[in-house]
Amino acid sequence: MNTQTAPLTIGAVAKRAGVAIDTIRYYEREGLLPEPLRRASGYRSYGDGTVVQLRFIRRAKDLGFTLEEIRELLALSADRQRGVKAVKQRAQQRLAAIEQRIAELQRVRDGLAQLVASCPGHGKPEACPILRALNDGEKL
Amino acid sequence: MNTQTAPLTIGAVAKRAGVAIDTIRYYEREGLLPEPLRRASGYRSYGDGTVVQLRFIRRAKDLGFTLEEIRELLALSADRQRGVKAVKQRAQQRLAAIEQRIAELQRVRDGLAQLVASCPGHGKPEACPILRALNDGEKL
DNA sequence: CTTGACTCTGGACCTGGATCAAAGGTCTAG
DNA sequence: CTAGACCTTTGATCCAGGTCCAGAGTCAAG
Repeated sequence: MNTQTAPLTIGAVAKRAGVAIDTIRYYEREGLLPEPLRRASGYRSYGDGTVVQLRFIRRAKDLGFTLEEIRELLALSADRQRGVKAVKQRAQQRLAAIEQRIAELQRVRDGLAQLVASCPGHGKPEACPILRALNDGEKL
Repeated sequence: MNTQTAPLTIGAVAKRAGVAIDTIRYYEREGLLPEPLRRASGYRSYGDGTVVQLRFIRRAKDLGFTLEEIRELLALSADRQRGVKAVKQRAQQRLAAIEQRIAELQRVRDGLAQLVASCPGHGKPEACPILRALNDGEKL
């Protein structure tokens, strides 16, 4: 196998993972990334597993997990048996939260769409249903 | 008409509008509420129009407008002719943004739902599609 | 060797929308 | 008159998730 890779500097990792250098150091501080090896000079030295880890984090973030939750996912995924169950649970919770958020936004959308549809787009503010709805019948 | 109302203290306004006192002062600083009259003692003195204004703000916030956008809506609604058109436009923009956000969340939801459905909930982390998807084929 | 790009640390700063604290002044019921 | 509730100001703090900076050290190419 040629899984062997040259060590990467933080900048190289950042470029490969598509994140900022500062973000990597921030994740390290926050415990989302383990402390890397250091060169004699103090430079951080990464393998490309770190790039994968960062992509993991980015995907989880895209799925709406907070960094806190991601930290937990990372910890869970290290637990070889019980981890999977807990990970699935977290994913289900996330899913439920997303569905709730969608429903909420749909309510808002429907309300707003109705207002927009009923507004002539001209005339007196008093006659504008958007302003009326916001304002509930009071001059501004 | 009995539109005549006794002046209100900030606390009374807060209670009626269902917001915190600090929030009212914050909105005043941010230009969402005009500077109120003052009593001799320096106490802010409000009419109940302010309560209505605060409800306006709350409704607009519920519709997903930022305070910045609300400040703009308030300014627009004062413009007796051109305001209505602009208000409708803003509402349409908001609506479009909400629809986009919903679509985004639906994509996320679908992806997550698929992962959850395909995860057995036990076994090795390597076999968990959630972790695999996040991690894209690398041990943690 | 020099130059320019890179990295190090520690800490300050940012956005949005508030929320709280401290130290003091005011108002009102009893 | 006094206690206690209410109000004033300025300025700090909070949350997440970073971003930026200064000043110093390091690395690789020419």
